[in-house]
Amino acid sequence: MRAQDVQDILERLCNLLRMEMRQFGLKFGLQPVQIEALTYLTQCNRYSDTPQAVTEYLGLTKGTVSQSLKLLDQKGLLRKRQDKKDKRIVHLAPTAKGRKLIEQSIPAKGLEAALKMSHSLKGSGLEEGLRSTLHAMQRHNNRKTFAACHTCRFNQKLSEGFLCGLTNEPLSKQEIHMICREHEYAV
Amino acid sequence: MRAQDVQDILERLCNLLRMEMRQFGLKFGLQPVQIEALTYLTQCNRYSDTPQAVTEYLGLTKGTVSQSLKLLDQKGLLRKRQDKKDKRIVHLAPTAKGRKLIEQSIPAKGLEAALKMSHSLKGSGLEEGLRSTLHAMQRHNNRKTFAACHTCRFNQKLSEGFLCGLTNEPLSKQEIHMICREHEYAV
DNA sequence: TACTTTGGTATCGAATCGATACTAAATACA
DNA sequence: TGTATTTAGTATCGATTCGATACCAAAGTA
Repeated sequence: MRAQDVQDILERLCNLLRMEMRQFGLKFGLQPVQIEALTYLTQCNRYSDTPQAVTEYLGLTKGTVSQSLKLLDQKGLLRKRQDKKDKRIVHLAPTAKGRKLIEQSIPAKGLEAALKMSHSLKGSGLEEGLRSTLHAMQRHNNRKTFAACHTCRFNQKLSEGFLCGLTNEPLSKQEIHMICREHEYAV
Repeated sequence: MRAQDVQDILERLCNLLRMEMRQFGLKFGLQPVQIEALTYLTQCNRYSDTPQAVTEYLGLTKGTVSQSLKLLDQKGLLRKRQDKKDKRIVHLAPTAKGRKLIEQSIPAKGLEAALKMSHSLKGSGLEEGLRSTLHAMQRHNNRKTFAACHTCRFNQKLSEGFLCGLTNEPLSKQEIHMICREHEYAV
């Protein structure tokens, strides 16, 4: 297998996803980056719902992201809430309207249909191959992993529920499937 | 395999590729979209090196693309040439400087390294899985395929070289590996 | 108490991008 | 043949993205 071939397909697929996202966003007056931010906010846990986390996730500067979030706020797609303990921190939560919009997102539907149409998927190793590629690229570029707690080295199984070894806080069964900005794979 | 999982990984991978591309482009004062256009122009065949083709490839509007191409021209990364027969058409060719820049592109290097680090790649079906996913998505969204002639239903093997059944023109061994805007898979 | 760090916002200039209007060449058609 | 339509591309405008910089407030540190 030539790396170049995989790369070409991957880049084409990324372009296609972005096209669909752009087309979908147009109907609501949203830019691709705004949809990405809102999508992230529907998937992240309570440690990771801040402007700073979105900034790291998107790989942009905080000023840029601040602007986009302001727009999403003005459109009533998310609401801001100050942190109780640290008053510098802002928590972002998608509104019902925001969640509904992301659920309808066409890229999701398009890809889902595409995956269903591919016959040879079960046991094809596509998911595993993609995952290890992503993992390797994140290591290679020293990027945060932004994955769910259930694959994190800090996550501990308790008799009742789970515990994050970093924050020493209990995690529910739902929470361990959400994206965390502090996520680290085991070495 | 859940489609949602694959989608999340794919979107994360796309974000990562875009981040690296942005970071790389910054050093040369280039935007991600400009790098993508220039990359395409190093890979496409002689039917597909026009502003219109780039527009279709990127999924943007022709006005937008026209601007970006103008900038790449001003930076000396490509040159424009009027078509001999149809005087409306402009052909775009990357300059030596443009080609060199794309060869250095970090996304490529980063991904290549990532793929090499993944051990379980040979026979993992990653490439095949990605290809069928891309193919299915293109069909689902009625997008052009933008693939190389050697996988095209119009391409015919001759005793000496190849023939494009659409244009009825001969194709060289090199040409059938370049991206064509008229490409169609067999039904 | 002063200094530094951190999280976030505001503002500016360059660029993207869609929409629209426009030119020029090729094509259709009557 | 002559007029209308289509096609390829450019130009311009306004909204938005984005990086850079400056700034503010809260938290941490010495």
